[in-house]
Amino acid sequence: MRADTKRNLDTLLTAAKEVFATSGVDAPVREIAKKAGFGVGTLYRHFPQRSDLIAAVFRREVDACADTAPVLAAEHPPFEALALWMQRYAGFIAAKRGLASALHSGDAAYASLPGHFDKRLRPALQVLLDTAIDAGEARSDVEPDDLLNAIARLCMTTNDKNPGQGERMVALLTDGLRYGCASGR
Amino acid sequence: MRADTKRNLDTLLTAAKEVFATSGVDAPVREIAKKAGFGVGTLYRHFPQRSDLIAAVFRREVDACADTAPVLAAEHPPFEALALWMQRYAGFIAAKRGLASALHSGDAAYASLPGHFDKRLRPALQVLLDTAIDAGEARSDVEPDDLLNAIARLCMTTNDKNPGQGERMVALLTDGLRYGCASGR
DNA sequence: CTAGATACGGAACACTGTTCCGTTTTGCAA
DNA sequence: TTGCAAAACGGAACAGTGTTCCGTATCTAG
Repeated sequence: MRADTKRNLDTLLTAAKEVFATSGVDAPVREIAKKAGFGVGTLYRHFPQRSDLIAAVFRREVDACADTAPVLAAEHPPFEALALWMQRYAGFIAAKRGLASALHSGDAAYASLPGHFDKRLRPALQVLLDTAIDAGEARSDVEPDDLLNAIARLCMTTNDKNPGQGERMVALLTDGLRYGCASGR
Repeated sequence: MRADTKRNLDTLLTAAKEVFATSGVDAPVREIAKKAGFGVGTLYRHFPQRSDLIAAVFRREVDACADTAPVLAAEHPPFEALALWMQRYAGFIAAKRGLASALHSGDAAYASLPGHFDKRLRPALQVLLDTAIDAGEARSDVEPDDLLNAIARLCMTTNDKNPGQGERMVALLTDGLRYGCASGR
């Protein structure tokens, strides 16, 4: 791979990340290309579809989120670590306005993302969940995948009128998680 | 209002409902106009914005859903009626692929829909919820608005790979609703 | 330094939502 | 019944998307 290619690709990803944060994932391709200082042709050379660019930006962020799980697990009791990570994940989704929405849009280009979720986020949550279950602090009939999807959907829109609604609903979901378990209430 | 106007408006709404059910709310305006047998100009005469048409179709369905609440309340115990209606509402949202997603998109044209929700769905849920709370079967610190939004978000995408996920997550939310209440476990 | 492969730019294309206005239809009044 | 404004219709035209294409510019191996 040519040296300038890698550099330009990185420039594109950084610009895209900023534009997505500012204008949401629906921002025009031309705006991203302009921000990066390239023509749209260059952008499409690296990312054949607009959604490929979105997916690439998303991947980076996913890794960062997954990496916080072991940290939380080391510093908190089982259920608390689980609850904290769920809120951390919720915040991550909420910050990327529209990214989760795009992910669940059914667009074929996002087909590889669930795989990345499986690879990074699901194991991260799985450990926290299993630990809490073993400690008798969480019920055992809930799948990590379901939880990840549920949280993403609860937080994928912003709803400025109801600040904190996402957090409240995730907290409610969390309480459902310990309903009827050994040490639950 | 001219006789043909009302008739044509009804034709448009019916066609739109069918197209939305078939192709989702992202279906091109031209497709809807064609299905109804009109030009796009006619469609835009009745609905200045594409989103106005979506909103109009949505309204009809909302009313039907709200009307089931009293029926359920009459035929079931408090918490069961509440849980059943939540699933009924979840099914309604899931059936209208993309409608809820559009609703939460922040588009200014949907500004009136929350009002209609307040007017029809929130009171419907409020009664069921209050009845369950009075019976000591549900906690009292949850707002109907939050619940409606949460359920909509949990069910607004289809996710064919995980059938029944929406129902499971709504059920989990429902369990959270009775966590820590008087008669709750 | 040069040649050939690689990457870039941006005009052009296809397909959106939306606007506009000449033409057609309707309902009321004479 | 007939005339005629007012209202509604059709669809071409406009603006803004994502995407493609290819002539030009750049890089790097030898």
